[in-house]
This record gives sequence, structure tokens and C-alpha cells, in this order.
Amino acid sequence: MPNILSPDSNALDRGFQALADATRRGVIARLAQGEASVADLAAPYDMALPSFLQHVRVLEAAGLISTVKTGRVRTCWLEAQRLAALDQWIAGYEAAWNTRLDRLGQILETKGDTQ
Amino acid sequence: MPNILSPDSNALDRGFQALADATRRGVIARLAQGEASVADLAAPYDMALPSFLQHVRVLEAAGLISTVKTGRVRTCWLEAQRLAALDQWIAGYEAAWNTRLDRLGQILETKGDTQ
DNA sequence: AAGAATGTTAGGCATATACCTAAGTAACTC
DNA sequence: GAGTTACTTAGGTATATGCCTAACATTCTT
Repeated sequence: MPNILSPDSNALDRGFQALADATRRGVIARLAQGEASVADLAAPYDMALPSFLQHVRVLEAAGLISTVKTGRVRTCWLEAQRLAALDQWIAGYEAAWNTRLDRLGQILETKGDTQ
Repeated sequence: MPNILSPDSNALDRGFQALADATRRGVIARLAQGEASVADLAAPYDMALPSFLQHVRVLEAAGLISTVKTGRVRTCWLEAQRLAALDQWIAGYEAAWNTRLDRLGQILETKGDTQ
């Protein structure tokens, strides 16, 4: 039973997939500074707007950003908790591995003492 | 000039792309427990071995794992530092966003004081 | 040496991704 | 109300991804 704290496999798929593109990472970097319109976000990129919009949609489908359209402008902002969920997935295995290395370190140290 | 500590864009592309698949995340989870052969890693999956091997190669190309073939067995292990690099990319923007929120919180608080 | 175990290569198929241009639609601005 | 702005939809192309089967190579076991 997946919930907001432990994303299901599809959420991780979409989240990491969304981060696997420089344009989309750029958007995230920009939104970390504060909300922005689609046009603002698109400005730095030499890309047709429909192509850019697709990136915005991928980010939104992944839950990494949210958007609202007001008048003719669509405003976008970061959903940091989803970013945090991805972060935590990675950190969990990093931690497991480091714990293993620590334990290995201890074993080697102990053996060293007895030599 | 990209280096091992600050992965270039392609490294991030490949890294996050590699994590965007449940099978590959499963491999990472398994390798966090310790090294394993390709056959060991493949065992839980209902997938033809060549298909599975491709996942192993994607992980290796992303630098998330390393492998060595000894006799007829290819042994795989986790490269935690690459995992850490991805972790840190995310954590950086999460932090930027949270700092912003903190500042916003302070502003709201300050305004509250003067009301 | 024969057979089993462990990959690996080659080739093919279906779907997804990343881009494009052209042609809308809706909301401001004058 | 005519033009401009800010998206949006539709449709198309090229490449990448994830899977498969069949066949091959190498190494270990007996």
C-alpha cells in the first residue's frame, strides 16, 4: 500500500526518469529559486515551446513540480517533498552499503589487533 | 571540466536513467547487501538472462556498479560514491528550496510580529 | 572428453522519448 | 475588435529502451 512517504515503484520510475534529462534538471534548478511561468522557464533553452512544454509535463506527472494556469500564464513551482522521496530512496541504499563497509572495517581492525 | 566529484550532465543522465527502472533498483538493493554474480542477481526476476544482462550493463555504464569476470562468473558490486553523487545533486536543490521556505517563514513571522 | 553452468552476441519487435512544424485557443492590450 | 502573448493540440520523424529467442563461447565438473 504505497503512500506519500514511501513512493511506489511507478512513482520512483517517473521521478528518476524525470531527473534523467538536463533540460528538466535545469527547470528544477530554476524552480528551486522560486516559482516561474512556462515562458520564463523555457527562455534559456533553444527549443520549440511545445517540446519544452512536454518536459514540464513530465516533471508534473512525476510529481516533482506542480502548476496552475491563471489567465493565459501557467505558473510552476517545485514539490520538494517528492524530490526528498527520491533522495531518501538513494540515501537508504547508500547507508546500507556504508554500514557494510563500516562493519568490514571493524572486522579488519579486529583481525589487525590479533596479528 | 567535470570530475568524479561533480558529475557532468551525461553522468547525471545515465545515473538517474539507470535508477528509473524497478529491476535495476532491485539490483542496487541487492548489491547493498554485498557483491553477487549475475546469476544471483537475476534469480528473483522472471526475465530472460540476456534482457537482465542489459540492465546490469546500464548500471555499469552509469558507474553505479562495477563488475569483474573471474572464470565463467561475473561478480558485481555497488559503487556507492556514484550513488552519493546523485543523492547530492538532489539534496542540493532540496536544500535551496528549503532555505527559501525558511526565509519565507521568517518573513511571515516578522510581519506577524509587526501586526 | 562430454555435459552442465554461466555468461554473451546477434537480431528482431513493440513502445516510449525527444524533438520538430503547423495550426489552433484563450486572455490581455490597445 | 484587432493584434499580441502565452500556451496548447495535432501529427510526424528519428532514436532509444526493454523485452524476446536462437545460437555461440568459455569454464568447470565428472
